[in-house]
Amino acid sequence: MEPVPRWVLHVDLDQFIAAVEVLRRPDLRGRPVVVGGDGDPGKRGVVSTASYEARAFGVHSGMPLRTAARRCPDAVFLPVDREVYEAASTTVMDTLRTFDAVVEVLGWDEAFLGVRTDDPEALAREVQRRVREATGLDCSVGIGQNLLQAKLATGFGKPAGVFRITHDSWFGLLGDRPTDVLWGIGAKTAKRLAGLGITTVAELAETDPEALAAQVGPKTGPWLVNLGRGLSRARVTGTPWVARSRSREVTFQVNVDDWAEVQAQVARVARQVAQDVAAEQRPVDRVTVKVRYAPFTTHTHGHPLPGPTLDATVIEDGAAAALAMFTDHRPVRLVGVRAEFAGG
DNA sequence: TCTGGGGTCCTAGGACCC
DNA sequence: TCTGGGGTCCTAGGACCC
Repeated sequence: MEPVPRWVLHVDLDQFIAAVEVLRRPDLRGRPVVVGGDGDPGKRGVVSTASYEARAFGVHSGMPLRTAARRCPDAVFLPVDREVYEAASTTVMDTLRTFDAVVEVLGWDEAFLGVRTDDPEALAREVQRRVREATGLDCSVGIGQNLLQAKLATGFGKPAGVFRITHDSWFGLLGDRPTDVLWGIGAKTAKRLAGLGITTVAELAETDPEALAAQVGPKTGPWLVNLGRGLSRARVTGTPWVARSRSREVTFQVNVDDWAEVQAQVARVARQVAQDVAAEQRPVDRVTVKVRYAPFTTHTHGHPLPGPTLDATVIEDGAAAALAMFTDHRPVRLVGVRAEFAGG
């Protein structure tokens, strides 16, 4: 008897954050909605999610709020409300776990499902139905023979659709597209590849992995070529994610040029991180401080702790020691503190 | 486009050791 | 004085993702 085929489904909520806001404020349905920062488009901050109506004005996630306000002055600007999104996300993920599938969560609004079925489209439709029933939210579902294919398929299915990509259809769908459509290739890598004469997915696929390794590193080279070929991990893993580090950072509304104030802010952020770490009861053994100078150059310095600890004073002192390695006391735009869990 | 916040992984270079 | 060849660890930076 033929075994039932294995498929990867990629479930991606449509305009997740904006959709959650519309759920609790139905009067916003059909209007341009922009969620980001503290909801004040005059302040420093970026767009977390824009509704499709706002996207029609050229607003997209990652864009500065001020720019979004210029492009779409009539948009409704809302502050980020993490707890509400986390609760909605939990309901979605719990719904996905009602299926006979391995579920791998990827952030608030995405998950992979590893399934065995003869009809993945029917299963995808059932996923959409149950998610909508449980939450009122729409999702798109990509189907593939591995995680990469499924992830890229979702883009073809949006909004609220289902799409399948396989080894057989990969090049027909994506061969002529620029390399940065691939999951893991951004603007910088695309430009670097273009400098090597590689501009399309098909060209990347035809590149010799060893030759590319010599250019971009021993792991990255072969990995990039595999991306071009539509190859990636095919098994979804249900093993819960274990974080390697915990961090907090803050961008000042006005640059800080008084270094005593910078020290005070780093101490404050370090205490927040210490609180987070204490809540998890996982000791840390290294602290790294990030400083972003005006206008935007960023540097980090790390400091090993004497031993694994949960002690807020030790973490705060470690952050102070790391900050002391910054000898350039120019005006500061952002400070951040990261603690690395021991045994990572 | 005046560029958040929370993460991960990879690379290169220097230190250090035999 | 004109200086090898690894291996491993640590650190900072870069790139990417949601």
